[in-house]
Amino acid sequence: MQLRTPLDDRSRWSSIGRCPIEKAMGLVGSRPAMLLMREAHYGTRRFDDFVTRVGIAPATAATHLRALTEAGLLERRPYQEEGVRARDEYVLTPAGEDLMPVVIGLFAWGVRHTDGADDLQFAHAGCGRVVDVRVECTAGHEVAPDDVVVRLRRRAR
Amino acid sequence: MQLRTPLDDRSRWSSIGRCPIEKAMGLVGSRPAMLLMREAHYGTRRFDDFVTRVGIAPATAATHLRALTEAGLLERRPYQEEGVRARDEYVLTPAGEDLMPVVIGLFAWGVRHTDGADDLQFAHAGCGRVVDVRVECTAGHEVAPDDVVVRLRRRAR
DNA sequence: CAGGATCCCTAAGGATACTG
DNA sequence: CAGTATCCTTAGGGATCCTG
Repeated sequence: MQLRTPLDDRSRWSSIGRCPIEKAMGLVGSRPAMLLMREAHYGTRRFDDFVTRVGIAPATAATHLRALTEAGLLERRPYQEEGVRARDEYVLTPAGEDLMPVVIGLFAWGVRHTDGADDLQFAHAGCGRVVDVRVECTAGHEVAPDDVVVRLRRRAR
Repeated sequence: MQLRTPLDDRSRWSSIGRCPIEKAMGLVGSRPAMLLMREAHYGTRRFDDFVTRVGIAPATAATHLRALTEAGLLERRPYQEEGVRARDEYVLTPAGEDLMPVVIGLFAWGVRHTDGADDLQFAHAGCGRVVDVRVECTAGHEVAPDDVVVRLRRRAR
């Protein structure tokens, strides 16, 4: 990737918290938060399952689940089982589902660049093949890393 | 996204650090680390630029730059300017560049789901349009969030 | 300019126990 | 099952100063 635009005053905006990546990291940038989101994408919905599967303390889970809910990534939804009292479960909102490319991107990167278990896969329900993430422009071209430029846009005010 | 496979013993593998996402988060899962990687993708190479543009303390920058270097995401490369003594700069390795889908994915998600400045863009050098990330299977199908299944693969040993 | 060394300090997270 | 409450510990990071 290369910079075709100098971005001289980048220092101003990048360090004052206006970068979208910075905001995103503020929400899902911690290990517990991201792993909870991973679990949510795996289909986990109940508190105790989050706790045991992610391997964090209940208090930590409660804190982050609440934060993710307030941030609009998860939603508490009551459900009712036969004869049991109503409970809440945490399900992905559209914004939470929209994080899937990041989750899968991290997963795919981890598989490629760290050693370890690759006994779990994300696959396409339709054809059964493994999924990955591709960078693509709005015109539909596949974009290689060194075909990406960073640029400042004129503010539309 | 849905689970077509029960993944009953998921609890065993997911909490013991063998998940690729967990490993990836161990490397780039902290705010400073990810922001340093962001800066690297923006084209930043020098220590002081990292410090000022990310807005972190030099010690923090040094720590994480070293960790990222040891993890193989960055590489120290000596460079020489006229009349000045040689210095090192941090450049992305292939593994670091390979993280670009995640960086762009976070960026795009942040633009969509957080309010704030969208005065910076990632664009395709070839055609000039904005880039985004797409989930796709190896057969080339675009994959929607609820077309993704998680499954256990039989270990190939 | 590119860090290393120190000090300090707070917030995050684990462990454990308890409650509706 | 779904949390809350408490305690405790540590690593992370800011600030400051120093060095090749």
